[in-house]
Amino acid sequence: MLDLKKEYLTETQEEFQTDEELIINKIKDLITSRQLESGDRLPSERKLSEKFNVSRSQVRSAIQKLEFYGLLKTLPKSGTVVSNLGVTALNGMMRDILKLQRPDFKSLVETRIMLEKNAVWLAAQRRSEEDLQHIEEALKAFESKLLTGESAVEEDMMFHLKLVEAGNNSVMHSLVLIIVPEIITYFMSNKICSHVEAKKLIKEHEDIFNAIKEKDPEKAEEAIDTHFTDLKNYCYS
Amino acid sequence: MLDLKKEYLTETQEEFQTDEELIINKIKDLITSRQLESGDRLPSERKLSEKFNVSRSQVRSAIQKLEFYGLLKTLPKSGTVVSNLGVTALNGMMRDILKLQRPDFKSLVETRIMLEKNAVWLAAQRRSEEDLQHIEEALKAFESKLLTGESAVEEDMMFHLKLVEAGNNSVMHSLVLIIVPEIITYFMSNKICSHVEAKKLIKEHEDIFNAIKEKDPEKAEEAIDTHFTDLKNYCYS
DNA sequence: TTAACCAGATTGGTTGACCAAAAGTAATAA
DNA sequence: TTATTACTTTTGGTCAACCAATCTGGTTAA
Repeated sequence: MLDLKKEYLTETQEEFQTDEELIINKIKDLITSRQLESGDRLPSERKLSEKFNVSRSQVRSAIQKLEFYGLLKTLPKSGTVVSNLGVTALNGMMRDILKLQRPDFKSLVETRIMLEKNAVWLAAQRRSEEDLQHIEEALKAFESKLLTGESAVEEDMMFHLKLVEAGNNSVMHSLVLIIVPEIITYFMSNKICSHVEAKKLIKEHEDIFNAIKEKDPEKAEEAIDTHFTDLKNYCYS
Repeated sequence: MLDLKKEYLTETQEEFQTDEELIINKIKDLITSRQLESGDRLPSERKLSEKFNVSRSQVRSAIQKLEFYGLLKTLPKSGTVVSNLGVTALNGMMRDILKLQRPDFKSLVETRIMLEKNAVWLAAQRRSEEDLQHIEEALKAFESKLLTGESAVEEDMMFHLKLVEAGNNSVMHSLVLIIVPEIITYFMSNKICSHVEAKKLIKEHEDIFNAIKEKDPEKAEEAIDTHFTDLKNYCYS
């Protein structure tokens, strides 16, 4: 029963570098040291293999790994480019994992609500003026899209993301970034469209925004809890 | 500013299957359909390539991807085996991602505390008798190890994992499984050893256990909050 | 009976040559 | 000068052959 833990601890403290990890790091260095911006092209596989004095297949393998992490994007027959680092790196793969795992929807929603409640609490305490501005922008984008009668899922998600960003906790931000799209696609693929009227939704978003603006954590948490009422009802019914 | 979301939504609804994804799914089916338990050996790459009527390199590539997800473990010159699916799948890669991202420690701890507080809350409501038993076992293992004077980080972690498992939320479980080892290795590599006396630690663990046993969410949350006091102090000092 | 050993089959890993698509380049026509 | 075309080079992708480690089964010697 206590056999799992061994893995974690031993694996994590592997300080030695295998050949492959070494190559991966070299390429990673190439990206970080030189200002290889997002979109720039990586030297060709053949050039790299020559530069590192290793075979091309090893370089290839390393590139594939980095592509997995979302750090690189390789275009067939054309070249390999540096893609947006950071959050996006987390994202692509996690979605694939969730795809493999098919976690139950209830857990997903429950976790999302928990994450956002906490993030909003933090946001109410920590938000900068810039954060506030971002949230307001997202809020307005959401409003205007919704009032045209169109679906505004994307704008809705963006609003929530900006809330979490204001919480100033990188880990929570990453986690929300992983979970929320998963929920949205679930809703879309199952044709679950909430028939809540637009005005009510907008009011709820505004309440959250105002609470954060006033730096009132309790109020903010309460507001987002109200906002999630429908979602909760759907899950537990 | 609203350009990020596009990615999520378009990418996720790619329903077509590339050749490679098709092979990946075939192998995945092999694992799920037949009862290929954890530890069983996969047919050799050559056999698979013949079976699927594709070249060996394609099978190889697919296997590498699945290995990345933690579903397979390939032993050089020996064979490819099915490794623990589920949670472990999430784990290996996420650790690598965190390694790439190097999230700030404060965010990490903050998130862990949030996750565990909520999980414990749920555990107090949902725990089965079996859960309770697992927690108690982990608790006793922790006690006995600690009373010998040895370090009991692993047992400590196991106790917390069992708490979260009792919460019966697969997503939270996965997230804790990702974050906690990260924190522990940080502590170990930075030689941060808490000099709290053993008896106090044990008392705190027992309090949490009892609260869950009594199915008292508030008490459980309070108990784990107390337990995290030292950790919080370290982070915010 | 048991243990050590050896040869052949099987394994994943590696390599270098080749492929078609894309990008680059120079010549040509308007 | 500009746009188009045709050709060359470079790119990542693919494949079949080969390599060394490993496993397997039977044989042999104690």
